[in-house]
Amino acid sequence: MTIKNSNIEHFKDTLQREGLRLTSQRIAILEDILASEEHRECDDILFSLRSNQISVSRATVYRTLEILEKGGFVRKMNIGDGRFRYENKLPKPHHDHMICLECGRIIEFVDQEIEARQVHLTKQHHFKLVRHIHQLFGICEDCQPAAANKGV
Amino acid sequence: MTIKNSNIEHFKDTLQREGLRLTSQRIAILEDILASEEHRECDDILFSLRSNQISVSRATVYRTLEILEKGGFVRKMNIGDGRFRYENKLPKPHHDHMICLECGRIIEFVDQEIEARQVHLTKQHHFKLVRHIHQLFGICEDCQPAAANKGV
DNA sequence: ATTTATATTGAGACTGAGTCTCAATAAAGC
DNA sequence: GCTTTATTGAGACTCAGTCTCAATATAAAT
Ligand SMILES: [Mn+2]
Ligand SMILES: [Mn+2]
Ligand SMILES: [Zn+2]
Ligand SMILES: [Zn+2]
Repeated sequence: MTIKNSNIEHFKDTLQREGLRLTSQRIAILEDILASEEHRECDDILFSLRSNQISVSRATVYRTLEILEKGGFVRKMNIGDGRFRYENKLPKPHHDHMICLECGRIIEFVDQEIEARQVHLTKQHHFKLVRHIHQLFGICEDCQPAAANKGV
Repeated sequence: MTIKNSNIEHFKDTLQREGLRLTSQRIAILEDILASEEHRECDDILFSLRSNQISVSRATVYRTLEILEKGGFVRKMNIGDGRFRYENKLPKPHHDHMICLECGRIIEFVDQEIEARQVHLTKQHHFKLVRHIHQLFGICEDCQPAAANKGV
């Protein structure tokens, strides 16, 4: 495999710790995710696998994504379109998302001031912060002329 | 009606502008929403109406909520549990939400610094900001002892 | 290498929030 | 009151995601 083999080893360890088994389907799914930088839904991954002649069932993709999420390999997110999306979490530090309402493009951002204010605000309320969602919806640079023509 | 009648008038105007009709069901749904401060899902509203001997169909509640959202009477939100929630938007300025993972309690907050940073960040990317979601998930003050006992 | 115990898989049934259809009903304007 | 047409409710439908279960594959033991 050209994809970093250490990730597969790490996955194997994670599985073993839970009494789970390393199967060809699980490896294929993880490799497909590691090879992508995108925020993909289940079927994107499924079709990507199939286009590489790898046949896996949709149920197995969902089941594996759940394991990968728990193991910290994958981030599961929801941009409000009724489907979950998954992104390769390994190479990336925490970030949030700007989402273009026109073309679906996703721009990643982080802001330490915002992160700090979140901590501050939750402390004020004696609230123990576990995780957060911060999504900025709007029109990306490329879509602004197009959107203006439609009157957005 | 004890609920502000001006709101019903305003609703009537909104409907008329779209060629829609003011029906007893629509009035009942709006009044139920105006009487609540909570972030409720469709069935909460439906059962609340039924407990007041008002029988409306689920489809009509959904249909009315859509009109109310477009008209700015109601805010539709999603806290990631697979259902939409609706809150009375009229008396409140913009705010975001802290959500307790243990009891579901919702604490509202606003922070002008965060709001300003959002504008700044989107400008940097030449992204036209339309709306945003900012949700802080964690354990509320009341649930912290209970959560500690469970090992959270 | 064979055997054994059990985790995993795929096909398709199932779930549940939300939407759609359509015949019956009700609002609004005349 | 009459006419036009928007609205309603019942239930069919959609679709992402979950569950079931018999067949299969893994990994450990022998
Ligand atoms: Mn991302
Ligand atoms: Mn709120
Ligand atoms: Zn765009
Ligand atoms: Zn709580």
